[in-house]
Amino acid sequence: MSTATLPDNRLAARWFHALSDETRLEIVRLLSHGERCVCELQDVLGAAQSRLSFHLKTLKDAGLVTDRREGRWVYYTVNRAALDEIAEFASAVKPGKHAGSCERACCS
Amino acid sequence: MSTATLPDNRLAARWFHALSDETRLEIVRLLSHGERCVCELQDVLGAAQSRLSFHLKTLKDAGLVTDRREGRWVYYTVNRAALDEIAEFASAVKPGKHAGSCERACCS
DNA sequence: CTCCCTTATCAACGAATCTTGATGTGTTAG
DNA sequence: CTAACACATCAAGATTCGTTGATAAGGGAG
Repeated sequence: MSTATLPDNRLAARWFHALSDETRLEIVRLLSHGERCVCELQDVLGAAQSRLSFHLKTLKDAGLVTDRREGRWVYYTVNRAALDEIAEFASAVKPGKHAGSCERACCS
Repeated sequence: MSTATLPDNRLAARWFHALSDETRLEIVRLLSHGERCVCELQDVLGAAQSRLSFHLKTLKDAGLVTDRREGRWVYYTVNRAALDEIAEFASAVKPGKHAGSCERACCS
């Protein structure tokens, strides 16, 4: 019974919003290879620095990535636990799974 | 090797955008119990009819739900395949999974 | 046909989002 | 210290999004 550990809609909406942008999806895919600093992402994506910083902040605020400072570089990493929860959420919401929040007019 | 079946970022972004709204998450959760017509959702969510119609269209355009007309009612259903792909995407993008789109500057 | 019910669409408005360029902050090199 | 580098933040503008109220479209009941 995974219902008890499912996130509320507010948190889930933040996760999905963070993943709703193509640039951020590119970032996440690149980070799936391991830690990257902003300048590396900048080179690969060909995106302006402030644009990248904006998207990284969005991902970080949503809890999908974490950052780590080393000298003048900041390295970003995907948060494996968050992606696990997202995958679990998507699975839990499939037909017949009854993913909580069933107050009334359900299963009639 | 599930890399070949991963969606491109444009499609994935549409999925995640459709799930980035709390009202739409509520809808999906309700639909996870089975087919519902708009008026049922309207009762449960206490949302205006045009608002609900807007969100259902968003979900439908993203391919997350399908609709079926029966008389004057329209019944909506979650698209299980899409949620499967979303869960797979989230899993594939975790560290060490190397989820495609790795042209350069990767794994150095 | 006429009325009513269910749902979709439209127009308008405010709010949130994304991009760009400039400026600020922190760190290392010399 | 000063200069250069890596990154964050800010302000302004354009675009997209979500809500609301009104209207349209489609179908069933009588």
